[in-house]
Amino acid sequence: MSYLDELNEIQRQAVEHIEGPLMIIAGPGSGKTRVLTYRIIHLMNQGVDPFNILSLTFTNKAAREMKKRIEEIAGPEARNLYTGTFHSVFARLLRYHGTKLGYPSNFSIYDTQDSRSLIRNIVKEMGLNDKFYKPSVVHGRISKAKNQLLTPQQYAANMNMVTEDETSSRPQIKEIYKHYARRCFQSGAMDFDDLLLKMYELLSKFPEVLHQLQHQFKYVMIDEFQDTNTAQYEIVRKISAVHQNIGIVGDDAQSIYAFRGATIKNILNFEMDYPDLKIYKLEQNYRSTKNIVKIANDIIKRNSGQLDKTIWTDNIEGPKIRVYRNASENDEAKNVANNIQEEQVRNHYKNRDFAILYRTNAQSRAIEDALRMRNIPYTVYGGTSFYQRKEVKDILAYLRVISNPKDEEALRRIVNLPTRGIGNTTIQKCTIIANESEISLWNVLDNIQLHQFNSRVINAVAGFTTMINSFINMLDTKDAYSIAAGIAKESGLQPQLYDDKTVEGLSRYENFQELLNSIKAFVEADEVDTLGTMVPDKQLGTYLQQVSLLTDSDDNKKKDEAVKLMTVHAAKGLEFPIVYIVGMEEELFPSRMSLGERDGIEEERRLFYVASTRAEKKLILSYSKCRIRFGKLIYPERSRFLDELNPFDLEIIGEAKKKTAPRKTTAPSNLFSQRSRRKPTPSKPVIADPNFKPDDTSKLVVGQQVKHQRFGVGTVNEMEGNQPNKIATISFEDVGDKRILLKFAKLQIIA
DNA sequence: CTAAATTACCCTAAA
DNA sequence: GGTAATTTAG
Repeated sequence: MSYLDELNEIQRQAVEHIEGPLMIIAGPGSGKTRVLTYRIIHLMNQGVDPFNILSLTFTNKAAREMKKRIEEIAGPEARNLYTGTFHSVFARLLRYHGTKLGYPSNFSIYDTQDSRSLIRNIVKEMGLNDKFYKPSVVHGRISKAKNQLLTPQQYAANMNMVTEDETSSRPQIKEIYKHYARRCFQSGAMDFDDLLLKMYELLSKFPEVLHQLQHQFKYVMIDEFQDTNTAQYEIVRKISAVHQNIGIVGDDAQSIYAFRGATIKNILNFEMDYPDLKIYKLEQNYRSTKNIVKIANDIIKRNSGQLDKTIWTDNIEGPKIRVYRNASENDEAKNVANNIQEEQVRNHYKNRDFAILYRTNAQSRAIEDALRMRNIPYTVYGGTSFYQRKEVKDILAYLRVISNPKDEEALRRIVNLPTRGIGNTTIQKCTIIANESEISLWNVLDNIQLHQFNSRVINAVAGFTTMINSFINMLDTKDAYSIAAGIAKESGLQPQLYDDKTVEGLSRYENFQELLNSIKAFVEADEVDTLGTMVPDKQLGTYLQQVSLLTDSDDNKKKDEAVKLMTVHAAKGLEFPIVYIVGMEEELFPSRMSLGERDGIEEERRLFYVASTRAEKKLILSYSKCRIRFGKLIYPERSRFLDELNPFDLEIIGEAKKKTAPRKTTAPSNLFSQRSRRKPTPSKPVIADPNFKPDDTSKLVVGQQVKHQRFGVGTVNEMEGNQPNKIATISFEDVGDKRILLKFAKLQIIA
């Protein structure tokens, strides 16, 4: 059998493992995907029906690619494999079985925005202080609870959770959780965490469903196991309880999702829960140069309590790791862009060979500008992804309401969009009626004539509900595309977007068209959806469910040929010949939020480990002396992670490389220490008056006398532009007329 | 009720 | 430096 020959000894053993639990500890670049793929092929060759195999991966894309590969080798019956992410697989199962729990099969999936907006409303309704009960904080708590499988009742009875809330002066969270859960249920909606929690509930309350799934999924495989949370683990444990054929693949060193409930305990528990467990360790790295592997090992060895393993490689030595020191974030971006061009010219790398990784999405802007300036094609993954854009979400909200009118968040979003005379007060009144009579908001609107409103309001609301109802009536006869195209025009959204001829407006219209096209593609796709499974129908509900769980990296329309920009998290599982990690600065990487606890720093370090091990040939780290954050200039310190590396493995480029090292004749503990951490003095602005205290200029008016830090005294002639980009033209006594952007200006108002 | 102006909050990461 | 909620003017 040819495929077994492509494996090393341990890989082959893992692939040939058929019955019983197994754990594969797979270092970066150790051929994990290949082992996963070949094991499934091997199972099929041993007579296992692919219908009996469940394979959970981290992204839909990974699932799709794996399936394609298996199909190429093992033939078309591989289509019967059940694959996807936890969320997408569970959503599919809940769509089928959810009615048992009282959900419509067309249940909506609330994204984070929907959840938070609902929480904001609940907090308001309960009359709580929104300074304490911030939607993000409350949602975080609820999410944490759900990831531990705690229902609202269990939460209220859980001493740990309740005490934590009380000490943080948020004792009412348990009550908010109750309301939140009820409102979601009444709206026929599940949030991301519900997909796990309700799946667990389904298996616990309906033994016949559990038995059916246990029977169906005789073999279960889980990729990236270190990033599963309690709920996910408990669900797969239930499913595989009878046959015990559960295989997990993971690497504790690459655990980077503790913030969404992932726990390393799952790996440790796994050993206890399955005493017969066979463990396979893949330690040979086939991806990276020796230098990259060495750096990676140096990074991770700083962490405490790693599972014992040593990553090594037979690959070439490769160049040293480069570290760029930059004057500003724009310089950083320029240097990366220049470097990319240089590598292309000198070493014939293609655009697709480069990836630029950063810790936060906000960092992409400067890089994008620099790449655009040089006409280097690029694709940004994540961030404000396509499906999060306002114009896209608006259309999707219309579709959600048509598919499931109880979906309150979607309904609120579009009821007066574009404006049609149904304002805030009307909606507030309707909400009160809905809550009092325990019916849905849609129900109130749909029967608006039964309630006391003036005729203008009744007409406006009736116009809206009539329109929506006419589309609801099409649900069974028309496909998703016809409905979407119809509602876009009827609702007035499309005409409104079309009329906006500003630059942003044009791009919004493009996005809108692209969404319609993607719906069309969904409808026209021949019998296979983006997960590679059979599509039962072309109905709107099916499309919506799928689209709410799509990740940016699942989008196969992204230009594969371009330079790729993404967060470190999004880069997980990927590899690129040349990798830049930018923004290696304290409070950025490691993140400011992580500095408190040691666990936090260790997770950041694993994140750095993941980032570094994406590189095959070259790894470039860079940081900047100054950066703009929240619109303010800051002077960050170099990341501690750079100081943790052995200077002899690095090649430092930029001002830091001073030949005339004055101090330390012995080998420096790090090369940066030649230049102290002294804050750089900005060279440009001449500070005329060191005691200058600028006033708040937001209320500046024409005719006002002002004093500028550099230009001296002057009079405001003219004001133009809007906040935050207000510009004042000021005549200065010494230097004449100047146009001043107020938000950056240092002005004193002279009384 | 709408549209514009202003303020508030935000920046981890993501299904 | 960007968006979303809130306030204000009409």
